[in-house]
Amino acid sequence: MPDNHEPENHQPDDREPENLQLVHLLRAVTVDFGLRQAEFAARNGMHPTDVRALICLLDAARAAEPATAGLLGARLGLNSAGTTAVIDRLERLGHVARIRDEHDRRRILLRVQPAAIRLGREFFGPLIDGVLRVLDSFDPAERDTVRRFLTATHTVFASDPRP
Amino acid sequence: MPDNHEPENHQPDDREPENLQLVHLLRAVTVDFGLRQAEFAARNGMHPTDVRALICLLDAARAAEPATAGLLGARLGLNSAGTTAVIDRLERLGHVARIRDEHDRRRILLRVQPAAIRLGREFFGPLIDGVLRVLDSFDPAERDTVRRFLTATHTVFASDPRP
DNA sequence: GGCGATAATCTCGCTCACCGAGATAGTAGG
DNA sequence: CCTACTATCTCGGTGAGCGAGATTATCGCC
Repeated sequence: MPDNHEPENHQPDDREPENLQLVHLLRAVTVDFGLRQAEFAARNGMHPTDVRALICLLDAARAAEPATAGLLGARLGLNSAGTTAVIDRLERLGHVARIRDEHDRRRILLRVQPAAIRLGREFFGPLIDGVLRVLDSFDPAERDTVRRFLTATHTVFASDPRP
Repeated sequence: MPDNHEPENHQPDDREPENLQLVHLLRAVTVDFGLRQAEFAARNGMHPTDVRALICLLDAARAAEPATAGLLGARLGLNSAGTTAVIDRLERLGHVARIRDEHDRRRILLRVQPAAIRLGREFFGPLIDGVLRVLDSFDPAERDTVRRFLTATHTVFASDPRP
């Protein structure tokens, strides 16, 4: 991200501002996250998009949302053809099942198979546990600080997908 | 990320552990980051890979590293053919320049053009400023907490890209 | 100082993810 | 039922990225 704020010439403050370092750190973490995702994908014969799709479906399941093909495509920013292709791949690998919605038989509901969940847990479990261990070493006030930071950042990044 | 730790049946603790919520929050932030990157790419006629390449080049510049085509390819996980293609695209758009290294004339050094930096700053500047504002509202101890959290998380995610 | 080994980048041909457009099947309203 | 609408799939095409190998430059060695 071209976030070269340092040589901004309105502040003759030569050293890189400390807070900006934190922004770089945050970005580094997001990059790591992406790399792990790609690694998981490659290791299981999938594409990054497929992994994102699984994540999306699990999120939907957790939120008790329908998890239709259309929703998935919208979340991934794919058109209908691409969405069908993603689902085809995941189905071929046995990671999701297509289920006709009995109430609206035009719709396809997607269910993530237990094997896929197990696969994901095997890979990401240790990483998540690592973060949880970090959090365990923090006291409640510190955890609250982290929560406020992440929430506020999330708000900043999620706001106004402009014109 | 299939991080369904909730229905783990060794703890009849029904509500989702609070710390796990923080992990989800962190992941949400990384997803936002990725979406913004994709948005920036689409808005400027580039692909996500191209944006990652630019980021990588700017990072190298900041770290005073050489920024050769080879390094770029390695960082992006592309082979030489793909790397050439990325550079071709960026060069065609006028975002980077190819410069023969005078000391080792096999090498190509890549320089990000000012226009590209300006473009990036226009787009990401407000977002970065938003995060900086959040950090400004924190006191030094809280900022340190955030730093420790991000650093530790980075360590967890960056460690052992296993066999 | 020329010569094979090595390194950095580029070229060629291919595969496959994703797109646009349009087909198909199901639903809802008059 | 006939039309408008919605959800998903099919088809053909574009282009990113891969593997293999060509090309150009550097270096160590005798």
